[in-house]
Amino acid sequence: MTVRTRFAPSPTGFMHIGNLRTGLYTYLYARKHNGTFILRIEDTDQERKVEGAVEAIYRTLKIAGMSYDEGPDKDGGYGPYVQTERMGLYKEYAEKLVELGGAYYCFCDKERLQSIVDDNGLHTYDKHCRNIPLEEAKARVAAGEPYVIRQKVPEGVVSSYTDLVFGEISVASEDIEDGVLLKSDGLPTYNFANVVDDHLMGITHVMRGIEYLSSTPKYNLIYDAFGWERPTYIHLTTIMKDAQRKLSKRYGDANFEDFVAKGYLPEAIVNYIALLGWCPKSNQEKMTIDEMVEQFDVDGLSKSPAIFDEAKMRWLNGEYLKAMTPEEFYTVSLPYIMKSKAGGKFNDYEISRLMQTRVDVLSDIPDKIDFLVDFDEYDINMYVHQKMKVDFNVAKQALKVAFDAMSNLDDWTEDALKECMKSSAEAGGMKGGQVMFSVRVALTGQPSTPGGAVEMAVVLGKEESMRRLAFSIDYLNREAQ
RNA sequence: GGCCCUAUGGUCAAGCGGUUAAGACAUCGCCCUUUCACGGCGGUAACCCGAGUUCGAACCUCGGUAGGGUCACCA
Repeated sequence: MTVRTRFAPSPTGFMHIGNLRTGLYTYLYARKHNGTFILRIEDTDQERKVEGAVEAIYRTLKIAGMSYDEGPDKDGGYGPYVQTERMGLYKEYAEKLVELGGAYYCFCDKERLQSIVDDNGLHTYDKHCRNIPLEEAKARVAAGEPYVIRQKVPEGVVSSYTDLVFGEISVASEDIEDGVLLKSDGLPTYNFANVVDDHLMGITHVMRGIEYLSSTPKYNLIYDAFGWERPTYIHLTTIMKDAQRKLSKRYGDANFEDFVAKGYLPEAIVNYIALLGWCPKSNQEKMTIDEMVEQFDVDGLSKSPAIFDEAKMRWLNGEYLKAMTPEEFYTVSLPYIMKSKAGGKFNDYEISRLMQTRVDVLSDIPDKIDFLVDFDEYDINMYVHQKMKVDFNVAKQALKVAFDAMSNLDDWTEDALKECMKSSAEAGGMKGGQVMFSVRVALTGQPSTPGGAVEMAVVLGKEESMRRLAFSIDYLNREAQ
């Protein structure tokens, strides 16, 4: 049997991380089993529909690297793949289910429904219309009386199924309500549409959020009543913001594109969320989506919810950044360098090189390099450094010899600068570190910088470096008598 | 409240009746080093509680506790 899975997001906004992870696992499962991965848009809720959300789904799947075999724009013979385009189907199937004895017409109005209160104070339907003879019901329908079609849940049975991650789940039929399948407006409820669509599209494995775990027996009863084969279920845990709260739009930014905008690489985000709730046998953490396909196994899916830890995602993103070639990193980092005050003023490529091992997320870049343009009077105590064996006098001497040597240096490269500073130190009877430490402070006026004297000099260029050196020599002589 | 599910360090997690209870992030320390990073090495830190089954329980059973889910003419 060929595996067919489906990802069925609702276009109600941007792609949420939890949703994307469900889609990812669905994708991985299909690919792992050489199956078919289908995209279905569940847009029956016109009220919550958000402009541009469908485009966001396409865009997200694309940059996340999840290609689908069938979908709205890729017909595989099981379409349409947009639920609103399938609306005609459901009424027909609901009526068929009535004929099969798995559903019945219900004429109860809102007020009556509200008046029913069960032991728990809830408005659970009392099956009032369940025993109306079919002929009578049909006559009332024909006469134009408003109605809904409800599921006729068999009595006195226990509906069970085996979930691939949670094992056997059983629910007694007395705990299952005769729910509405077809609404009074003739449109299906979400769950009914879901069952019909999954069957019609030949879905073999249903992967979805754990919120459906305990209601699945109810849907299985519909499959049974139709005489349809039940799919295999794989329920997925929730991604949490903390121990109590779900990670959701309501609690802040948790959508894929926001993270991309923040400077996370799509592949790092996908990699991280894959690990939230799934552990490969190999225990490998950094992996491509193709490696995930290879290693994906339902066995490694977790049964308990996972808390989203941005610190770990930052780390993983940093690993991806460090694995890039300097050129690749330059390409992705340049937009962020340009966002800084320092962007375009110095050697951007050198800045990029310095940033590669120093940021986990690209949006960290501007803050790390803004200081380059803010060169003015600074705290001269920075020159006093015990470990470096530098004090005011050493600094003065170091800057002097470095200035003389550097002003005569034409080959303004790392190697040459390093050699230049080292030899000038030697000539002045100092250690290389003493000179380089002093020069670094003199060039930047910062207690710490991303890169040392040599790197800073390269980034600033000779002209600016010499100007700052001259300024610092003068400043130090003035301030530290 | 009924029903369903879950429970290993701060976080993600391995574990499938016998382990010194992995690994990763975070954290702390050391080394490397021209500051900061990177890299390397090391440390702190966990089986929710209580009964049972068993020679032996993080793993099996029951109860408790805590947390999550679900009980719509929403999806």
